[in-house]
Amino acid sequence: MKKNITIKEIAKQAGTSVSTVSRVLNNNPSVSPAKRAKIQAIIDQNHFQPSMLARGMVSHKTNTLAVVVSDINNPYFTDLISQIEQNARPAGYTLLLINTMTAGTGQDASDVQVEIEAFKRIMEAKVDGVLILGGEIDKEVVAERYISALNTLNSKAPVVVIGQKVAGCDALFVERDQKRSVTLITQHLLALGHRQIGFVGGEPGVRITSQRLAAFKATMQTYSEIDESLIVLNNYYPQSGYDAMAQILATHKQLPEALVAINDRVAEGIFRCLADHGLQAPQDIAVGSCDNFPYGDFLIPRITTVDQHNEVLGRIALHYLFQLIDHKQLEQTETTHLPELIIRESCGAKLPKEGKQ
Amino acid sequence: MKKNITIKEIAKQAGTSVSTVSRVLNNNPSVSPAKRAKIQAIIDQNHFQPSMLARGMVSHKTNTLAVVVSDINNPYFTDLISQIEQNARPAGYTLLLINTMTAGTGQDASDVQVEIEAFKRIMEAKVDGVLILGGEIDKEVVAERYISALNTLNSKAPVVVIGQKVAGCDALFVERDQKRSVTLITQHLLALGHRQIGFVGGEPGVRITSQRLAAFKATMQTYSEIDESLIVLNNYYPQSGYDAMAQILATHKQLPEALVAINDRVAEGIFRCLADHGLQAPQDIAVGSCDNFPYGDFLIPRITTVDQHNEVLGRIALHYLFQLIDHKQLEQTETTHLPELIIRESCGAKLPKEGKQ
DNA sequence: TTGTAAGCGTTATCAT
DNA sequence: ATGATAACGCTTACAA
Repeated sequence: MKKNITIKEIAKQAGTSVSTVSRVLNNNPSVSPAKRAKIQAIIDQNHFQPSMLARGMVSHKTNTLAVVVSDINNPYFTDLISQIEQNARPAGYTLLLINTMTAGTGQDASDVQVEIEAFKRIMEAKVDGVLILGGEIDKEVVAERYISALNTLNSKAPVVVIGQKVAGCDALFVERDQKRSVTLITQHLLALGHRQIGFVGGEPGVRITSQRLAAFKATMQTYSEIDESLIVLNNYYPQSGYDAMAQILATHKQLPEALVAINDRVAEGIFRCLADHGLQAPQDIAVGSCDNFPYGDFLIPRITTVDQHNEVLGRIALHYLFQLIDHKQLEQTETTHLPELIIRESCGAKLPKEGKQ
Repeated sequence: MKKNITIKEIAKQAGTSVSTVSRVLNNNPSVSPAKRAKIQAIIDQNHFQPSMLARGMVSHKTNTLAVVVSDINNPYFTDLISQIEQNARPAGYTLLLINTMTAGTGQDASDVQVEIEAFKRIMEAKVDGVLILGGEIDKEVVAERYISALNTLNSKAPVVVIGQKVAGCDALFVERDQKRSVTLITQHLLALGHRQIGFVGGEPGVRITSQRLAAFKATMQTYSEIDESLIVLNNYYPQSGYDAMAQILATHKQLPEALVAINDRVAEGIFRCLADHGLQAPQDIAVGSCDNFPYGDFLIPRITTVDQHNEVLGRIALHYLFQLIDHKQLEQTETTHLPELIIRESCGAKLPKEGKQ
């Protein structure tokens, strides 16, 4: 940033002291209308904006929040960022975004390093609070040094994580109810009469995967039986769904009755693979999913999925973060809405009279 | 941010002066190994990170870049942000993200206000450079006060805009070749023998829309005729494509031979609408598109579109921004790769022997 | 090699 | 209502 005009210079031009300039900047009433006008004019003329750096130095506040994401191309994260921004801005905060791109790389060691370095950068920036939306923290086994780095960070500025609680982590966690979501879609499929149901997608070793798979298995155990050959884990993307479906097709003489995809993207891959084999959901196989990504009702077929109401998640996380920043007692806020089944076409359920278009 | 340990405190604990501490922080060789070790130990022990605020005050550098987007849920923007981050990080920069969410709201007046306020916030933050990825700057008629605000911003820190040059704007512009892209897909359709071709999607009053539409019309004029009733503008989303297709279906006895969608999202809406009428591309109508959004080869049908190689766009913009920051003479970099036609299924062209996947 | 001190642009405290 | 001045945490001459 080029050298800006400073309040000192403004004071000089206005023939007053810096304190008076500072006062008009901060709407302090103790300034005579005349001086105020004169100073304001110089300010406007020069498009002067007070330096947050200098302000931050004395106030120990930067009005900046750090947001750490592991994959900004994932709609789940952008949704979250969007909400966070929408709620942070009116409160006067700006976001420092760190996109580590560590999701689904399989490069565990270096990924951890990237995230830890992000923490360092955040500490340097003296942000007022930190939001962590995913990454290493979602792993089944979180690296010790990561936890330690996170705790260090949390000792400098309050940290809120959107994810499942990790033992030994001092940060505040805001959790989604993964179990209930998968149970919902699995029961839907079971209720439609399907018994032979598979589970597709998700990276092994990541807790979202294991929790969702566990919920799937638990539900299946109650009503039917688990067929391990119909469980194919790999990742969270369309290609994952495509590959998994292809594998099931290749290894089974007959199609299973139904499939639970770990998310809508994976389901999309399943649809594509089915189409390539002259098959489709729900006619040949029912496919249910989770996450209700944007535009799910434009897919072919329209996807039946579970809406976890992530739109409140960002708001809740921010609510807690603000309380931590203000050193308030943590007070309960609206809790995440319960996950909600969105019945569309892909599972073959009868649709309510007026289908959403 | 809670009160941190400072170099002063470290100096005290180490029994040296602040300058010596500063020296080890900056890898200045003029420090005795003994002192260095002692100081480093205290630094590590306390997880000390030097304050960028204080550093920025003296160096007039914050190692921060502001990025302004109008819709972070748009894959075009997230792609860009992703690349920018990937290239900025190694250079030591962190991103201050401003997501104005002003895309496609139709709220012109207040949208401009939001963007102008973003500029103010950026000026306060004393960032080293600014990247603007869309928003008001894309409008057919850019508000005067916006241009003026942008110029003010540009006078404080270098600004690079990814978009078409706007008269009166001092910022540096990095442009995409919209004309060539649309010409490419339109010619493809024409070459396949189609003559009656429509154009669907895009917000009127936005330059991307008018430029693409103009290129479409110019190409059509050369080879065939323009049928205005087959031109339906509205917006950039699946619903836009759906609505436009529905309108064409409702107002025409016969399907046109082909359609150019303004982007892949809009095409997706077209596909869905066709399916709802028992129709599909390319059998009943050829549909070509632009932008090559992620996962286009998982759509049903796989979409034929134009890849504008946006992956180099962020890098180019950053390249220029760095030069501006360093007050270098602007030197030409790799120019955007020429747009490339991606032939998949939706236009009905014969596929090369080895189709992807 | 090491320390002293000025300065970066604000706010805040204290006089006046 | 206004103005000096210290303080915020760091870098950087300059001195020693």
